[in-house]
Amino acid sequence: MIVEAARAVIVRNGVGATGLRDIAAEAGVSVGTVTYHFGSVAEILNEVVVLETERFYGAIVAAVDAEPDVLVGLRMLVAPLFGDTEQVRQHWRIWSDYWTAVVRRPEVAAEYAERIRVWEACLVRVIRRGVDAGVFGGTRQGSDGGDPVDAETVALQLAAYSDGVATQIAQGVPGLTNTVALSWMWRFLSHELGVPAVDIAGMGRSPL
Amino acid sequence: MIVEAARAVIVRNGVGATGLRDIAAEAGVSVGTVTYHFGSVAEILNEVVVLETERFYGAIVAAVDAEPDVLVGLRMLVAPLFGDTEQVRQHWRIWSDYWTAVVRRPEVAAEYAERIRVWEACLVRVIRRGVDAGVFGGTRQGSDGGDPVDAETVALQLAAYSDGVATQIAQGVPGLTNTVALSWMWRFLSHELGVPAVDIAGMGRSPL
Amino acid sequence: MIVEAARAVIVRNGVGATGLRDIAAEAGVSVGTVTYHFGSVAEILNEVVVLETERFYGAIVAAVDAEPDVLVGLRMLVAPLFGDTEQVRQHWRIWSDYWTAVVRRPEVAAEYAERIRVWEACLVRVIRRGVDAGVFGGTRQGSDGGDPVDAETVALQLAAYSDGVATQIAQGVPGLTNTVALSWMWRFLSHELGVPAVDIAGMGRSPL
Amino acid sequence: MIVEAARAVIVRNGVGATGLRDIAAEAGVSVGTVTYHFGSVAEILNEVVVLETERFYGAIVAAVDAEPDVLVGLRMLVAPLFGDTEQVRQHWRIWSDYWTAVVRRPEVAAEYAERIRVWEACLVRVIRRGVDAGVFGGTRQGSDGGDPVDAETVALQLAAYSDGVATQIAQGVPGLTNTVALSWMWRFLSHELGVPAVDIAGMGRSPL
DNA sequence: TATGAATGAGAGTTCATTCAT
DNA sequence: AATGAATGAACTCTCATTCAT
Repeated sequence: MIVEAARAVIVRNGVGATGLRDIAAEAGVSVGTVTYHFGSVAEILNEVVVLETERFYGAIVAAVDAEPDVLVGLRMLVAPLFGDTEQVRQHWRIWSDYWTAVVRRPEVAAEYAERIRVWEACLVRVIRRGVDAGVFGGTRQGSDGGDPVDAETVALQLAAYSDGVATQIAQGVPGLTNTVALSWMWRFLSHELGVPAVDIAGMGRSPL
Repeated sequence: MIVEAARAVIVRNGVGATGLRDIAAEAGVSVGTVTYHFGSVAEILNEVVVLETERFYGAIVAAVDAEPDVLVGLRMLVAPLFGDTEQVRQHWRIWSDYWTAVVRRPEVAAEYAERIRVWEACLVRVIRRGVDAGVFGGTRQGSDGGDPVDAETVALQLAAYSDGVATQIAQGVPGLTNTVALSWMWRFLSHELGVPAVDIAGMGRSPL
Repeated sequence: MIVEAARAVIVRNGVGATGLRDIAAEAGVSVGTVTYHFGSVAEILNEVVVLETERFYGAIVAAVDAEPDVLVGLRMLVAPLFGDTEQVRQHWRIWSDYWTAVVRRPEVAAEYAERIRVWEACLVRVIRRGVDAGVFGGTRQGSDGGDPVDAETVALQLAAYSDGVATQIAQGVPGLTNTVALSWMWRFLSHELGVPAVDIAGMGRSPL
Repeated sequence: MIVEAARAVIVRNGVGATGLRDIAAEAGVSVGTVTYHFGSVAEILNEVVVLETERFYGAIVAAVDAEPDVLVGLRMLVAPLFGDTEQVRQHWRIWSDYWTAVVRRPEVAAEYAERIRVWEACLVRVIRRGVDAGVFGGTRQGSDGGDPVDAETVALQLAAYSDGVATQIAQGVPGLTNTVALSWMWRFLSHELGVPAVDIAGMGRSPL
């Protein structure tokens, strides 16, 4: 598939350095074939992002929505962001590159923002379920303790936080590993959702 | 100044779409003049980032280091990140663009990372001063409350968080204003530094 | 053919003044077409030299190697160097230009030296055959007469001599025609190979 | 002196790669100063060649013309061409580069040809003196032995031969040292002037 | 006399796109 | 459906030359 080839090139060289010829060479077809099927190089990049989003988040989101335990669901949703695999690294690479490339064209950005906010939407749902079930928000701390948990706000905050941390990791900040990053996420959520961090991270779960 | 012109073009079109001819046209000089003074387009972009860093953070950092009250200092350091001015918006635009453009070339990234981590270094200093003075960390909360405050960790976290939030703002997420973003920062810091958010934000300061 | 066009431009303007756009114009194609097929201007120049070498020396060398009479073979090999044709003049022009252009980059020079020493290698072979057959070296004259003929040395000497003479001709030295140059070559060889010049030049051959 | 600087740059980089800026930098002056004094880059190159010619051949020619012994004079004239010094290598470099650069513009070539044929003219004179004195031509050998020595012809031949051999040396032909080249020159002259090579080379001279 | 900033033409090269096959 | 040759505009960079200071 041409899109697969394009994804490989993007991961290797970055969006800015991905040309038609590289994609064609990677896919083992001619440049004419690529433009025949896609018409424009921007279109290919879009397809790559769509595919990447579906593949990276698709199964996760479905599983989380099917998971009755919101704590487990939360874990399933956040942990993959900082999994220590090549796939994760590639994902962040594509993502960050794509956004800076597309952010100047708001109409494109908006279109793909929706598709990509799948993860965030799922996070909203799982938090909301937790709040409704009384799991989240009960022991809420902080100076404004007692405020109700706003699922959308927390989701957006975590999206921003994880995005920023991933950027730092990509830059190779010393000592900042995926494991550390994940612990930061758990800590952040424990503050915002009023749940002990050990519970969220799953380390202090009951044998049940 | 050519660097000024380059900055304007970057803000308008993005780093990736900033060419020699655009800069020359913006500066009102010929293409040859630009290369006469800079020799390479990459060099200009670097100069822009250096200048931007100095201008945006220079005065702030000096003032913060001279401020005896760490809470005031913290406020002075964080608040400008989400000021509601065109200058702030431009700054984030340049910053995010530059990093994704340079992240593939680690040798360049490393060089400029240092210059740009000025803000973060200042944050480390002010937090450390607060910890030494017993202002930060005393009433530390959270599930692992009681842990000592690690200034470098908190600074890196806040840098990542603010970076991510700024990116979201730049994308025009509805309801996410600079004011909201700033309140998020105060909230984050209150959790990590064990200080009431109202104190940090300065709203509960003087009896007046 | 683009190489043909490049050859024409080189002959007209010299290697140093041969640009992509000149070649494209001469070939009647666009600039992009030229780089599409060759990727680099240096590559085209190399191709020109290779083609020129093959065309100029290819048939001659094959015929000489197939010629049983070494005197005839020698004649066939040397005479074309100073034929009174436009083709010969063009050949020397390309040759001398190319060498001064390439002599600063030894890695390129070495590669093409091999391809271009075809003529010299053939000369070595024909002299060696003549020595083995007792035709050359027998009546060797000169102050150190009696020394065995070293084919490689003589070939190199003649290559140098002919090269230098061709350069002089190209500069339009008065009275120095191709015919005169050729007689100089025969004279040189007669000294070095110990054969009467008239025999080598073929003037005294058949009783006819 | 600017011309000296230009000479150094030419020796280092070649005529084709010698620019105004390189010359200015080498001379330690500004580009404006260079063009102020010379007006054109071609003019500088010409000056370099003129200077080089005077310096390289000037003293030699004067000494040869003052030398009563034609054999000694001949030696003094030819030997420096293949002296094993950096100066000699630099000379050939400048010379060959310059000619290929200028050969397309006959009016320039002609002008400088005269200045540079100084050496050849001196060779003509010394040969003529030797012929008149009966030193050269007496034991003339070769198939056309007995022909009178034509000084101009022999001088032109030697100029061509030495030029070609120097080119080969510059290309780094294995085994072809300056010493070998010089022995070739002596051998060539011995054939053409009818003098034993050992006499010319000065190796078998009488204790006188 | 000396400077160096400014210029603009031209260099090689890259590239997405078009189109006849 | 697939190809790949052809295109021309765009890129960065080099450079000799001009000229006000």
